[in-house]
Amino acid sequence: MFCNIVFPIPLQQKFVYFLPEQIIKQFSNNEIRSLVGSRAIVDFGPKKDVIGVIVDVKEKVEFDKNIKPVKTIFDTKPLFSFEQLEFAKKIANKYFVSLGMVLNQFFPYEEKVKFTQSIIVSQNVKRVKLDVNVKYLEFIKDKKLLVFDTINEKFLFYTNIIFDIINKEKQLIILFPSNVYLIDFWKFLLKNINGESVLLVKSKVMLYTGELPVKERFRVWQLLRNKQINVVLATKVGAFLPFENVTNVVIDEADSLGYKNQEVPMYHACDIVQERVKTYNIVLNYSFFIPSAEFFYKNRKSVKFIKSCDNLAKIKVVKGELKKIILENIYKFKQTVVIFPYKGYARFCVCCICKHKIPIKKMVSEGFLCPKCGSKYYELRGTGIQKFVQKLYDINKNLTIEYIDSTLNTKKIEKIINDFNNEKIDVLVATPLLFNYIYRISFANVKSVYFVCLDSLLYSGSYLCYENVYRFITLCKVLLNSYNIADGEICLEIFHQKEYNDVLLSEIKVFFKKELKIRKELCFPPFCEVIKITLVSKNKNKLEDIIDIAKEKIRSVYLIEDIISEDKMFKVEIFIKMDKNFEYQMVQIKELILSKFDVRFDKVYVEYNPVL
DNA sequence: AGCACGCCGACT
DNA sequence: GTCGGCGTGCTC
Repeated sequence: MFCNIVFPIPLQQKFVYFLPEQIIKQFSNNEIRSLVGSRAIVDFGPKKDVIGVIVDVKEKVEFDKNIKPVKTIFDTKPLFSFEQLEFAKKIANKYFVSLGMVLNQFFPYEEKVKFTQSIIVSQNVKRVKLDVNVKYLEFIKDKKLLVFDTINEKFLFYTNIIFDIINKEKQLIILFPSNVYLIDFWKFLLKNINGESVLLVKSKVMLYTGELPVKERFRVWQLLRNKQINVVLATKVGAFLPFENVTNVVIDEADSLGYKNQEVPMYHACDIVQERVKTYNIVLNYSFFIPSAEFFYKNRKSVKFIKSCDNLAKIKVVKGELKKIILENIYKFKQTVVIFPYKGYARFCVCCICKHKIPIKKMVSEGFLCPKCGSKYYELRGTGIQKFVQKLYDINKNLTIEYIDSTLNTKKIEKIINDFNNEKIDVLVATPLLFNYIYRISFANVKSVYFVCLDSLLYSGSYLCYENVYRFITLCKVLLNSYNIADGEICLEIFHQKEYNDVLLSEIKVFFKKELKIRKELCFPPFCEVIKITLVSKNKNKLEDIIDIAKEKIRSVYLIEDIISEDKMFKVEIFIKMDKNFEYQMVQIKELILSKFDVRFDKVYVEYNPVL
């Protein structure tokens, strides 16, 4: 008997090994096919004792060189199910990556941690019935996409669903876009249960993130598959968990970038779940404060708006009223939140010799040299958040002002938020990064949220600019609603008012209707799909060859960025707008690229619906 | 990728 | 003389 094995390396090949008598005997009670999906230890090339995954078993093979034996089977029961294996193959094909690498994303099997399959200790936890408010169970009955208007309501929804699942011995996975959100909810959950239930909930609900030690991840993986736990709270890696007993999946803020893998393969966890769920009978729900227009459109027939708070916050368009508002709030001992679009101190640097202007973000960290004239002298121009805060002190020297942007480390940001929550800060100035901490900020004493110079966000040229601004506004509403601020106000500072800007003040449904109409006319997502292929190579000619062939042969290619060089490497980006022959075209492109590419020097990144 | 082998230049 | 750079080939 022989088997094919894949390894967590970029080689897109299977390797044949033979199964010695001893191993066949060991597994003969079961069917020998049950080895598929198990890990095996083999010698591979010059390396000894490498872990790979068995992907198929067969009687005969055509291979004329010496075939090495499988040394040990690492698992008593396959780590990967048939469905997981088949799905991994699809992903490997879609993202031009090796199957072994994809499986390693499913579960980091290559780490030489000795897993024992029988570590499960049956906990003797007293079963108690958890109280469930049926109102929350109604939400998922017929609707798929849920939109909440307060933080509390969303968390209560999760809590009640979890309790119901535990009571009924079903299985649920909730995905969160970041570790931080997951922990925030976990704390909320533990705070809202009493004595007896705590033990039960702690034994039936587990966390699963990429940051956990592999041993702990394996434990959760096993417990879920063996039906010993009911709920897993996970980040994007949760999309690969064993789904065979799962009955429900809920994805929190599904269009968040937190679900996108930054490494190869650049999968989006929601796409993975959406596809895998089809194999089983799993109810999938999305929960949002504000979905993207794209997500809303794709689920438009099944949306439920959950109104738990009368919308009391006023929204108005203003021009240069920040000083006045801050002063008014100070006299009332109220706090002000200011959203400012630019991070850092300045926005550009200008060359002193030739006056060439370069955005700060494009500057190389040390040793500035003007790309036009080579001068090393420059001045800073434009107002970043730091400079803006300095100017705010002109209003009143005794104000306590702090700012938050991505130049600060997380510890500092946490401290500022803490001080703000304890009302030690009068004015909090922040870039939209602030919304990453949405569950941590207390708006209990906030009167106004002021968006400075929205023009810069509204007229930036991206097709998403109105949507982004609208979403920020809605998140502010959620925060004000969550702390029940009756007289809260949201101020939008717009200097060049355009007629279309009225959409920002409209209801969610109206906003989506108007936005989608424009998207359809101009053919932007969700009315088309964009694929970005990034090629990196040491050899510029190779890239030029591929571009020439791609331009000539592949119809759907609509944009090829110029070749740029970075650190002796050359990079080119190819954009494809998806059409009906999508699959066929991708096969064509894959063959073209992989036939010319060498895994040692060249890299391919395939991204679906990239952030433009 | 990760490793071995092999071919050249710069060194005690 | 040899130590070590990296270009090339291979992995069942």
